Amino acid sequence: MNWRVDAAVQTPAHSALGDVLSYSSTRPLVPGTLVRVPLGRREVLGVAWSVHPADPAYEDAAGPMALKPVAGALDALTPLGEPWRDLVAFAARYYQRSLGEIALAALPPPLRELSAEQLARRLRRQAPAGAAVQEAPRPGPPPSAEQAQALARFEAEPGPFLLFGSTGSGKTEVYLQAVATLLEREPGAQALVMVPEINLTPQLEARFKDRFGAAAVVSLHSGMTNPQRLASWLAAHGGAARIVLGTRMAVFASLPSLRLIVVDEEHDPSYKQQEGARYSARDLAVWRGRREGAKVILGSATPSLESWHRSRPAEGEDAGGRYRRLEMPTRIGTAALPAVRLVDMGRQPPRTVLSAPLLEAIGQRVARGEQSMIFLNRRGYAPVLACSDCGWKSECPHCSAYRVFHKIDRTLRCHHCGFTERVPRACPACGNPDIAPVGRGTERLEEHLGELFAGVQRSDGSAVRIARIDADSTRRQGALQSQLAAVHAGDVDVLVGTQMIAKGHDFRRITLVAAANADGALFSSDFRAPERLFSLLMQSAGRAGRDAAYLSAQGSTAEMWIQTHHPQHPLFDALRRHDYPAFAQRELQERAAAGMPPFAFQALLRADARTQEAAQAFLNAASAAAEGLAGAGLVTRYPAVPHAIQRVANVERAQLLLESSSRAALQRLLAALQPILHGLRRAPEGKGVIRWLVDVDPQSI
DNA sequence: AGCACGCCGACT
DNA sequence: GTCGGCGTGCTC
Repeated sequence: MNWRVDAAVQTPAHSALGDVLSYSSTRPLVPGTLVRVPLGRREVLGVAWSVHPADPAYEDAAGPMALKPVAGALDALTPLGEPWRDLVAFAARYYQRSLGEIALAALPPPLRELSAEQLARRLRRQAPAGAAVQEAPRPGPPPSAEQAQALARFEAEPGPFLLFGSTGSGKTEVYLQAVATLLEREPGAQALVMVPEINLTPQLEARFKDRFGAAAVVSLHSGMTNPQRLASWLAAHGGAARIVLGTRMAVFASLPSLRLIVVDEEHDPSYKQQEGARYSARDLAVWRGRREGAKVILGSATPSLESWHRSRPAEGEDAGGRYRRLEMPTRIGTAALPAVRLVDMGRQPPRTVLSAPLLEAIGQRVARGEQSMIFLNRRGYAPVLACSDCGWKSECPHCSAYRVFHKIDRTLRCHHCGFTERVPRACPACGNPDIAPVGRGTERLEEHLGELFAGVQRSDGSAVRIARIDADSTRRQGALQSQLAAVHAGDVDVLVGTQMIAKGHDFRRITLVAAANADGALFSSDFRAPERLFSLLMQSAGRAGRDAAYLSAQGSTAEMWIQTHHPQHPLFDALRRHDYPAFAQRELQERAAAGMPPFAFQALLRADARTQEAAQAFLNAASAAAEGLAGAGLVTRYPAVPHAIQRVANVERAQLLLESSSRAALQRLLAALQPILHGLRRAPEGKGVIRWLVDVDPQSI
């Protein structure tokens, strides 16, 4: 008897190939088995998705109708379970990608090359599940009243939960104890803990390993080497790893006994993948939790407005949200959150970079041996170089953006396409030698601070030490770790950096945090900009004064300084009171009035083409063709517009927004649109179109 | 996406 | 005469 194996392989997103390709097999493979199959002239890894008795009509068929046989099965590995396949299938459907693309991206890369024999050998070396001696978790500190209450509700209710806890309220301890309770109660149960960025995994990993033992914990993120990823993945899939820590990719880890998912800093935009399959790991975590009967905790001090809205308590007619809100408002071991000080830059002398009162406050801290931190979300020396005579500006020849001046190596660099040139000596347009930087980035701020503090001495008579941490200063492997260590060791008095330093790092001696220019996001065309600004500022404020004992010993107070031209803006008013609920309520009212998420669902259709006209024509043709399709009546289709950065690397980009109050209708329309987009590609409207893509629940538009 | 085939320009 | 440019097309 012969069998037909329908396998998911990494079919390209734009090929019109079906989700699965059919192969023949002489034995009935179990769905979820990894297989090697011929594809064109190559042999690729696939996942057996479904297996059927072969159609007798084709059983002996030779020639073009004959299916190619499966080249081999990686039998040594337990087949991927149905819950995992359901997750992959859901993600593929929801985010409009092929099954194989999601499935293969979720597997560790080395699996693609390993033969059945190599894998079998590999697995024999790997410790089988339960072989490692199960260490009892070390007891944690006694929970605070708030933590105890959150944990009690977590145990008693089904979730999903939104753990709304201010910075320093001990959210991580809640995760640790929830995991501890689970592992003790259910032998073999597994927990998945996600963080937004690779930078944050080492600290968390240390805490979990300290509590649960090194053997129980594995990490999964893109910073790992391929062999490491394979080892972690196998440990998770085999059940030897009780706890998997990772970034967004970890949401697809194979965890046969998954019972708990934690999404820390759930509001963080990094949970949304920005290329390839544009999935939200946070949203998939919630879906996966429901599918697999695992409890889900989303944690944040400044939740996404989506999660905040979904966790609203019942009120009057409104039955409330589906999520349960657990609140932990108190910062542990600290008298108060940092005092927020707003500096009205309109009242400062023109062209002031750092206002006098802020400098004064930093100076005082330097004198006391405390540390300060200044944020500026712009790396490089200056965002633009300009000629005062003819108006020339350092535009990128390939993109609709300015090239940034990097003084350190005297280059003009495009942050979008990477195009780099040495800084010209004179204006390339008119020859005027007087070309000057406009605006400032972290490099220039660092230099400026150096000048301002040149005459100032620390209490021991030495010079003030200023350091900068951003993507440029940390390019080298391990550079970030060593720079952070220098801050921890007290070798830095004033730290300048981008938002890279706002997240997670627990600096004991920082008592002042400042945002040099907070205004950019206040009047942005992106409706999510205020939300991101608020969370960034709250998170930054959380860096100051995390050690109450240190503060009181110093006789100091923690402060967050914000320089703005709009001190009256309600966002700052809420920030000053550390009042996220007030901020969220106001934002949600605006979103509701404007019919924006979370009160509507969105998808972007994007096209890249040789010309802007071609990109827009393609999108508008697709939109016109959508008329009358399933779901179209409930979906608003906006006209195609240029992308915020219209041209990158000589490719013109356009996008078209689809919006609906019905997620189902939007999904139906997107599904129906798929074949139309494939067809249009070949039609005259598709001429000049390089690629197109669908972004469901886009994070910025 | 790979990886072919295919039809035109400057090299051993 | 061929090595190779990347345009077009196919993969169960």
